[in-house]
Amino acid sequence: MKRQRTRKGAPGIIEVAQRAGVSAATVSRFFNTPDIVRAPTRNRIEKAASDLGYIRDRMAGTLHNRFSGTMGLVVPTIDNAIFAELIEAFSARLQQHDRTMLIAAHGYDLSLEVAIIRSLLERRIDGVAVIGLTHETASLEMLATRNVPVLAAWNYRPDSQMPCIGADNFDAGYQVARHLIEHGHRDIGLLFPPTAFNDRASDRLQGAFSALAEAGISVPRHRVIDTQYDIGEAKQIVGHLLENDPPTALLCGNDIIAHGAIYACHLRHVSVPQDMSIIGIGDFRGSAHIEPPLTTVRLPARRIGESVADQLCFADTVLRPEKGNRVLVPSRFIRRNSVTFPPSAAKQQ
Amino acid sequence: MKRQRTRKGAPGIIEVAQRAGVSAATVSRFFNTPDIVRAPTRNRIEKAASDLGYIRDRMAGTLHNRFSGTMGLVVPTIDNAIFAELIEAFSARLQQHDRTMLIAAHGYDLSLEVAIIRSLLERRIDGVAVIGLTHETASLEMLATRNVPVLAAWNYRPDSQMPCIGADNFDAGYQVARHLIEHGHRDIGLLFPPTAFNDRASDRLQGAFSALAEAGISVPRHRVIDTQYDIGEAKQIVGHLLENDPPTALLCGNDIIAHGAIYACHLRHVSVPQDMSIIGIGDFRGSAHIEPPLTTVRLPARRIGESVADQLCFADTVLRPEKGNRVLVPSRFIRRNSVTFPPSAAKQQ
DNA sequence: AATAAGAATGCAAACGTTTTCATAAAACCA
DNA sequence: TGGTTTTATGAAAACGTTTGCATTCTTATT
Repeated sequence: MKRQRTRKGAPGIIEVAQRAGVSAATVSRFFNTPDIVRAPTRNRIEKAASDLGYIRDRMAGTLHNRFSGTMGLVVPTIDNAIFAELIEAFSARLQQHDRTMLIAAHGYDLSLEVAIIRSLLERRIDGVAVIGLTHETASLEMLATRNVPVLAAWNYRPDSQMPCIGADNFDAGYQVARHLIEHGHRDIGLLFPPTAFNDRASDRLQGAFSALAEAGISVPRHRVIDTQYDIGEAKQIVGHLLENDPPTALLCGNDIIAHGAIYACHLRHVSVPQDMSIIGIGDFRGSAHIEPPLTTVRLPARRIGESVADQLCFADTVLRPEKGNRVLVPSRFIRRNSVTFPPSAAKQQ
Repeated sequence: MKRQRTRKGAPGIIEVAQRAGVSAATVSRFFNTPDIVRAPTRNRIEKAASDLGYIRDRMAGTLHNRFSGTMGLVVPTIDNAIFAELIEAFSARLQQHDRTMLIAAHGYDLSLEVAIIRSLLERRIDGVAVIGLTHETASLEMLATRNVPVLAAWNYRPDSQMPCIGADNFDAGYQVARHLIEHGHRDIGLLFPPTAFNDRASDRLQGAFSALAEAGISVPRHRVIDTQYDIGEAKQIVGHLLENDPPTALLCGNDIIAHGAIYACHLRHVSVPQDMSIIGIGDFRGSAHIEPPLTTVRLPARRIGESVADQLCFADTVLRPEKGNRVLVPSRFIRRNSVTFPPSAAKQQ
């Protein structure tokens, strides 16, 4: 029983095998398909492994196998209420499937995204989820060549080029606009993050435009305002707006911007919703509890994250944008207390 | 030039070597230590690799190597303002060092943590960061056996058993309590998350107690209140408090709870800080912009995340809690606008 | 009880790199 | 320019598993 020196002093599969009096092959089988090894052998191996404190090396297995048990997730940013819930759900579900998650952020830089995907590929991920529908072809090609399934999470479009699981952001924008219109608002400010590389925001904005157009409301250019995804910046911009020529309602591209808008109103003592209606999109943590509670549409981040994880784990081949590979997970309009009729129309109420 | 069928149709190192007219060994060297291969050869390899779209398989290398280029990060939860900034910073810094991050959450369940660490070890991480100072010995032993460096992030204690990088949470608690005391508050409510498995929260609470005791203020039992890390719950609890026997100030274990407290005050029209002083700990996103802006102490999540990443990447051996392996990253008291003198003492001001 | 069929196990060859050692090619020095 | 040192490359043996095939042990069938 001479000690078979292994890399770090940690026991390998052969040491476990020796101790259990079986071959390495059997130990391997014990871990991968326990049912095909007989109970007595199984027990001996189990004991040997636990005595030795054996931890298998999945990398070595992966070399031979097709699968590494690791999934990639590429997001614009982690530190951000939008994605945190999705990431958490994705990760938890992966854990249930005995997989791990390799995650990286590109800060809305699509060219960095291809570098990241390359780096993930070097680590042999079994699949990868990305956020949104627009990506560099280079990324997609690398993945396709290696037959690694990709899934676009978060946004849904019926005509998506990629398989996707997400919410209908166009519809979300449409719904919040409708809500404002139904309350008699005609002068509405649209506060959105930059839509250039952000199909989610851009779809929402289109949805809002669409509802507005249907209602015969034309939006003057100065009523659509760019703001970063940042409470402070939104607050400041809305502050300016309140001082010169405020609209009667603010349609915010996401709840963070809406929070900023509410704070700006607090600061200037304009009361929400009596003097200013505010509506968001997303239903982030805090939106239910801020004062006034924010009317918004709940984007089901958790369910999306879980579905994406499930799909990725059970995808044995490349996911293609055919039937069944685009899934819309429904969002829900949440009426709370930040919207009412505009002051001028209050009498009509 | 017969095609050397590789696993997924993707080229391997030998195909690149063939095409460049060199041996696989040279290609390997090209990727790992480019300087030791001559310029002309280098160019041929570079071209061959890019023509073929070669992506190296780091797993195969890791098998031979000691290092995988992947670090683990184990957090209580991802979906949480506390950690998101740290995670993001850690991940970004890792990316700079050409490493990737395997992350998992255990939801404050220490026994799940050991399973997670085991699973990370199966993936051959080069090092791992965990949150906080208290962990199962099983986890620590597994890591020690395999000589995998561990770093406790987020909390600092001069007498920590583990190497740690973090803020002095005791001091943070002490400082916010002092601030309240200096403003003449004697009747202070302490709102804290459960401190049982949370050394950060528990250190803060101890710090607050310590300052209070020094000032000769004894805290009646009913003034220290448990609340989850949740805006909604904090808001509700503070709501009750405001209706029966409110203190003059609320010391909140973290900013999230403080946000809930502020919203509760808004809801009942008690104005902050005139009628109620509120102080937090953390300086999360939004704390600077909420109305009133929250007085708090800034915990340098970003710097902690970065330092942890750096240390882990350059640790060639197990980190031990000796000099240099405990680093305190300073936090900063941020005075904003949510604390003033209590109503009864206003005249003294 | 003998035999066939089936189930469990062992042997050894992969998996795609890195690395040691040996060798060939360049560079250096007089 | 010939010898010597240095530098660049190649051949082949690892790294720790999994798996196809061959073998042995069980179990079922008659």
